[in-house]
Amino acid sequence: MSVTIKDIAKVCDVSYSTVSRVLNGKNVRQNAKNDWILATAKALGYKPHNIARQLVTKESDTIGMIIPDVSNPHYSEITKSVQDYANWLGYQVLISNTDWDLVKESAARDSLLTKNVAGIIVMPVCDRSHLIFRSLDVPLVFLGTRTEEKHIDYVVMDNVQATMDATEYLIGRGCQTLAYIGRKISNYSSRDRMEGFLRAMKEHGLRAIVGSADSLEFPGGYAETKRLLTQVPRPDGLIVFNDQLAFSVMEGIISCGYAVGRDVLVVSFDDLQISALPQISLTTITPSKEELGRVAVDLILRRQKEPEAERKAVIVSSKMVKRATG
Amino acid sequence: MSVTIKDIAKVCDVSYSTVSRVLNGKNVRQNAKNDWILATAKALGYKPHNIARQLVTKESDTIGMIIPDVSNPHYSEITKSVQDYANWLGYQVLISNTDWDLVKESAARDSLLTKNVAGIIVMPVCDRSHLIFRSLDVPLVFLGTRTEEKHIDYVVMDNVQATMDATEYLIGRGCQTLAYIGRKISNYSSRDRMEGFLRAMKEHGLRAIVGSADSLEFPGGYAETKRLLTQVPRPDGLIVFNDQLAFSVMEGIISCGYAVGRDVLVVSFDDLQISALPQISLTTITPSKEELGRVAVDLILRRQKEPEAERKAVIVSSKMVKRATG
DNA sequence: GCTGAATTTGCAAACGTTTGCAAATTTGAA
DNA sequence: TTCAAATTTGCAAACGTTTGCAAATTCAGC
Repeated sequence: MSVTIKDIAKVCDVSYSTVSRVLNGKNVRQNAKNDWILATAKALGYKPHNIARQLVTKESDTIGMIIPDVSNPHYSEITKSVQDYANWLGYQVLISNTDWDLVKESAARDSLLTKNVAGIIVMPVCDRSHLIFRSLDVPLVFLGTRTEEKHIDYVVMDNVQATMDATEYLIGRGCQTLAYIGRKISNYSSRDRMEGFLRAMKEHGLRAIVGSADSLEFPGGYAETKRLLTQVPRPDGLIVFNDQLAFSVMEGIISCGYAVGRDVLVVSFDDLQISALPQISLTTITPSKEELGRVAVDLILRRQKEPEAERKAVIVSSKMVKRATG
Repeated sequence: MSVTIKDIAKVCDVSYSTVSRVLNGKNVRQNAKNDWILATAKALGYKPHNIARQLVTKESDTIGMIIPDVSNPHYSEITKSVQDYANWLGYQVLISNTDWDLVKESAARDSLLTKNVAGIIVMPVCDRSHLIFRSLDVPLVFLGTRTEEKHIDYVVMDNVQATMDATEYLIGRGCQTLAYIGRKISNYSSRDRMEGFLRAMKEHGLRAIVGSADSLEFPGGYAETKRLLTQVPRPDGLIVFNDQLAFSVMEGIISCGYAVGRDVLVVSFDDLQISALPQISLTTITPSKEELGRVAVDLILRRQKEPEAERKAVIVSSKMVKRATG
């Protein structure tokens, strides 16, 4: 059996409430008895029983996180930054994968709730995900997607503005014909990016081309890219929904006999670690992932403190990392 | 306040022990009262309070996992497979990152222990990690690294055999001069792979070249590869410790003016998802990650049932995925 | 050494469950 | 309808903590 507070109490011949208080540093003065208790606690190898502790304090030191898929670099990188910051604050992060499935997303929610987490950070499956998190009284943050739901805080980058900037950038680089490649299944981010693209194009009086990929996974944007590149005039610059999709887009460009970064410029979003590899070398736009994670955790903690606080939406700035593709 | 078993008891006018039993299906016969209790539980929106439950049953439905870095695809992919299987069995997985730091690794251990996890799956930082997990009485599994510690189960691939096979393969493809590129910081896996390589070369009476990279991260194997390729005779086949390292090795090959997959063949280990991208297209060796994860979880559960069971070491088979580089 | 204030202490209840025990109820067969 | 066996029920204790309260102790200043 593991050693409890009572064991220490017995050894030191005090009540166990005293041990509890000393261990929690609630006695402000230093006295010999304190030291003795602390010493025997260490000697006996006492480890606080968090479960019992939580039962009475109702405090939780774990934050739930719901993401589509940890094995996808985009999510694992953000997960890492959430974990780093949360751990630094003394919190653990419990991760659930949804595999892009709404049913699993709500199962994840339930499972997290019975763990009585301090709050849940969600990277939602789709535009309807918010329905799953209605009328929950646990602190909730959407990360990377905005939401109309007024009890859910969120943190996102300014997709519209960033894409306008990216469009300007490509125009500045001499592109004449630009296309945006999104994903078929609509989501806020893709729509916002498209909107930014369209807006910038309109301001420049240019005709905007828009395409969409069936899926983000590998052959995803290949066919659509080939289709776009055989049009006249053919696009000489592409803004792609995200890095992952850009991988297959680039493949499409190559298979049409064009050189990425020379005949066709490519800019996308996320700045995955692998996008920096020379073999890929994507020009890509991303907010600071550290900031994203930090803000998300802070929002949880804030709402934990003041559950009735006004809903907070944080827009973090993004920056473009210029590499070979654009 | 959230609804408890007592609330249900009050509504149904039974003792709360009865509610508890009905909810846990301990009453074998179906009667109207059962259904009524179940119904009101649902109506009231009762969610079992896992914390309280665990306090008395001492059962835990969470498995701890300690890995160097979730944002690294190798770890995130294995993490995913552990999670998938664990969730399927009704377990949650609590992940801690060590950032390749022994101190953080032992902090992760402590933090997981106070959460009273059912067991801990460890992908160790280095060869000395086992010291951190000595004399723990929680089920422990090393994943991807063997260990001498006799109370720690482990699951690994057969590194020696797989690398022998890979070496044979490259010889069969006509390579005359082969080199193995490992990492400076020694670990079991790298040593075993090197040993397999050396053994196979010896069997063929060929001279074996061995190099080592400072780090796995990007420029990691670049310099060493250039060094090796300027030797005479220059290697025309490379076996690289892992995919991540292979990325920079390939860069080195290209910068020497050789074509990967034609002038110099490359085989590595892990089969990261991105290694399948056409831009990378690595020939690579890996065990089934699903199997790895499944076995690790099963080992935890087994030892949880019989803590005194004999130590079990599982060797899973691996297969080579042939792509453009070799 | 005395006094009042400040601090520490022990007691007991609480957190939301599960569970052994003995009593009560239901069941099925005669 | 009756009886024994099978099942369900309620009670109370337990799990390892924290915490409000009142009593006891320590402290500082005189």
